[in-house]
Amino acid sequence: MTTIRGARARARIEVTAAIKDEARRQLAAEGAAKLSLRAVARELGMVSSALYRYFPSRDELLTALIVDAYDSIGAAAESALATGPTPTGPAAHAARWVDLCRAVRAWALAHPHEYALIYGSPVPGYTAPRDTVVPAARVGNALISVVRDAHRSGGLALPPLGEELRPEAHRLTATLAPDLPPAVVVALVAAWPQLFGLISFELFGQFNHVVEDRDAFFAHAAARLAHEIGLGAHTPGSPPAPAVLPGE
Amino acid sequence: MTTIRGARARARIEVTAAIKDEARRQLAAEGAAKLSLRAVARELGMVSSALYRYFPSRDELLTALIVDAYDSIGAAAESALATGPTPTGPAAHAARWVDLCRAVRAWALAHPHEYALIYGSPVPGYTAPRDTVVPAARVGNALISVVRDAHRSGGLALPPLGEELRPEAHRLTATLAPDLPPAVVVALVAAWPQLFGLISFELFGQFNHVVEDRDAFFAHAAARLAHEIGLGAHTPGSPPAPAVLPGE
DNA sequence: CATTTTCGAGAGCACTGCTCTTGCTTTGGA
DNA sequence: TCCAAAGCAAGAGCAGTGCTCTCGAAAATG
Repeated sequence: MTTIRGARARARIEVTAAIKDEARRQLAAEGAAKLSLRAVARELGMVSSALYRYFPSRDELLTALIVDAYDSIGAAAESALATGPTPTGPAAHAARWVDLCRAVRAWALAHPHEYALIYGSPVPGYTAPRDTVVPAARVGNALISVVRDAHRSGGLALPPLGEELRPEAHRLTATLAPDLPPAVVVALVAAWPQLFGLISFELFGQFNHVVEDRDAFFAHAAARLAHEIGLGAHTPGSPPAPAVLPGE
Repeated sequence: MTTIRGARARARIEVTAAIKDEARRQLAAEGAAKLSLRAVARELGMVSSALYRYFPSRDELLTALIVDAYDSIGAAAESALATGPTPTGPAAHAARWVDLCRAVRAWALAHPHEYALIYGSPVPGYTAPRDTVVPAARVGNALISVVRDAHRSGGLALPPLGEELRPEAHRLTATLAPDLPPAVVVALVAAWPQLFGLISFELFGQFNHVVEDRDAFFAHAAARLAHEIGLGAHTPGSPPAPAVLPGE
């Protein structure tokens, strides 16, 4: 409703935003470890103690930045799906997957320190607060939605699934995507960290002096991940996959 | 030749080792961000300025710990290969791959902060010095050696390789493993960060409230990676459970 | 034995996160 | 309209950090 509650309340959100902006600037410039409350306050022309009226501690400020970063990369992922063409065949679903992966990687390359903040090692006093779990799921949900669209149009092959993983597969399916086959959900949940492994290695310097043509390499790896999930399959002779519900 | 050059030289290596040990203790206890030169010196009964005779800066100390961590995880990987049975068939090569992955993951779970130091976000103003590149390659070399053994015994399928990745594939092959087919090298170099993506997500809390049976999930994902490279696919240690290969 | 090098100790600088107290300003109820 | 309550900025201060410099003692070297 954003009711106008007087100058004071308005000033508060403005100052809060200014603090986050300046903090994000320092984060992008120097990294999370060098982010200093005093420096932020100094840059904003206030004294450091005044900043504690807005964020009770440095960790709380970092948490706010983490939430924003999750939202930002999540929005980038969703926008990649929204702007892409409507898939018109099995191969198009795989292409959509690759496009989504590319958008996530592009965001990471454009915001390396924010990426490190959320997908790198957890910060000092790390205990992911509840606020972060919803924004953190946005990229995962985007990945799921691509696979779900493919499944609905019947262009999805079933990955193999060992017997000993069945319980976990049903658990994952129930909590993440009850409308998808468990074997697909397992492959999807496996592809998810592998995608970020590719991005992290590139971003954190592990590819230095190893992989040169990183765009092509990433596109290839993302396409292989799509294939691993069952995307892009011609599904010869298979009718639109009957939605096997995980319920027993 | 570790010639005895007097009490002073001997004391120096002893003190250096003691500093690293204590620093490693604090690293394991609190993480890299909380590692304090003064605290290390305090615990060792010396004054902080004396510590600078052994390590010119905090970053240099961290670099020493990084090198040690790379050596440690590399040794764990190599030892997993050394103690395992000699592979006697295509399936055994895949099992060796999974065992290797498991050993790397086990090391990571046992040394979370050291893992974060080398595979998490790079610390503040650090640029990986030359000293780290050789130890950093040990795990990668172990992965390569498994695939090489499989290739030599003929039990290796060729992964697909797009045309646009051919130049990069040959570059990678020339620098990493000239005796392996380029398509295999590409798949291997892709599997490498994906393996660490799986470990990092588990270790950094991304699997919380998502994946429960992590041992089984990891074993499955590692086996799929093996299959992706061309190694015979089946889960290790178990009787030849006939995995359903993806119809193609 | 004399000299050079090496080392530990201490003081000190500039910085950090954070707390507490002191006044000033805005706000909302009587 | 007035006044107490709440919100806020500022300053001082505490305990900690990485790092530099100087000084005196000890060891290695000639």
